[in-house]
Amino acid sequence: MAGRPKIFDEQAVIDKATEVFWLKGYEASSADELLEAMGIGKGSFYLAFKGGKKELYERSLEQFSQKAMEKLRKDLAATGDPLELVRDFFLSIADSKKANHEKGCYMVNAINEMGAVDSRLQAKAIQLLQVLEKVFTDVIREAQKNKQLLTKEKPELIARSLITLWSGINITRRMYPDARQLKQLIALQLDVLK
Amino acid sequence: MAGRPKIFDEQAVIDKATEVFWLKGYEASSADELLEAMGIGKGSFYLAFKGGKKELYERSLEQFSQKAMEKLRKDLAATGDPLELVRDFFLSIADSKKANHEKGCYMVNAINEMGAVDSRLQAKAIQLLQVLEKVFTDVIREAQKNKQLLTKEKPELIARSLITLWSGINITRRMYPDARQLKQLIALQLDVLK
DNA sequence: CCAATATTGTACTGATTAGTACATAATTAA
DNA sequence: TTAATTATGTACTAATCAGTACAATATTGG
Repeated sequence: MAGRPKIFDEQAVIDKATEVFWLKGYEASSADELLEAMGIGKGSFYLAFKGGKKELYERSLEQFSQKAMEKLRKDLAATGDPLELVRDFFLSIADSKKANHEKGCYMVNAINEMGAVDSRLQAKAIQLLQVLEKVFTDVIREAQKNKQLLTKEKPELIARSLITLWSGINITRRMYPDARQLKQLIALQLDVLK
Repeated sequence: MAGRPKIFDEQAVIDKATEVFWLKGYEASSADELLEAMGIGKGSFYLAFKGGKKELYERSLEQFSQKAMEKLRKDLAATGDPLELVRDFFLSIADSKKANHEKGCYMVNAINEMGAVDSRLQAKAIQLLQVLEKVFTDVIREAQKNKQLLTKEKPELIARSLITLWSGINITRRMYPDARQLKQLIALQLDVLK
């Protein structure tokens, strides 16, 4: 293993790029701005990310999803009431800072923007959001077995409606960033978990 | 009234531009591409739209909303069962062509993209989507008076949850463009109208 | 028919875009 | 100590961006 040492950690600079992409979207994030945030020059960047901006965005989506799902699975493993944790997962959005309401969900934003820009990347973002959906499905199925959930709807359908709620809140939280109103709204829609 | 006559109708070219914006989003729609679709040259364009691309987009959002709301209000005035019409309004999304699933809702897309690009335009898009929300509120309030709706929730809150559903479906319809699955999903979530 | 006026098409601008080429620098294995 | 290797920073390119300048054109009122 010879050669000049890298001055940066790939995972760390992808996190930095994610901040920019999340705030401005894919198209509106210029390469210069991304490099500035990542703290590396063009030489290093195009050596590490041969696919340029697209590869960076794709790896950003993957890393973001992976981290988020890892945390969620850990939290689920630690709690005694996974269903309640899912409820809180939604209700706690209401308490986000205004800047975070404005940013919305990174994956949902990607699905929205990529439809027009790059369908392969959209498919990737969809697939990553389906990982979350799958986690919901498992929690719901288990809760039905425990008789904790009385609804007879299929867990897959309920989970899908939670993803719809998640995506919808992503917009309404920008329209009504007030925590109280938002919590009411989410609580009403969590009625599918009964 | 002297001078060389205009070769285009402003409303018509805005409709043409709307098609492009809807398909590709704001940032990804280049001025050249828009002019090509509108069928006019730069001279004409920058004379009629002094604010350039931004003014065009803003007027596009306004015209789109105005037309859509006009049609909806007309339909509501014509039917004997406005509540059922609202239900159908949602359920009929499921039967859209795949290309329309992919495009999503013009106004929701705008709220999503403009947050990162131009907050004034985002505020405009929010305000326009609130027009739809207001229409829902009125229908729901009326239906509660008629005892057609039994829920005791405030009409404002129910309408807001319909907007959340609308926005959410805007994403899930891209994930699952299958009409049957989508209809099931929407039907389940329309449970707030009970 | 001509002056005033409004619209058009084209050529141009300067800024910004993503990405490349390449000489220089820093490391390791031999 | 040197050759091989890998990474870095900078200067450059070619394309595209939104927007402007302006001469040519088509109309109407007088």
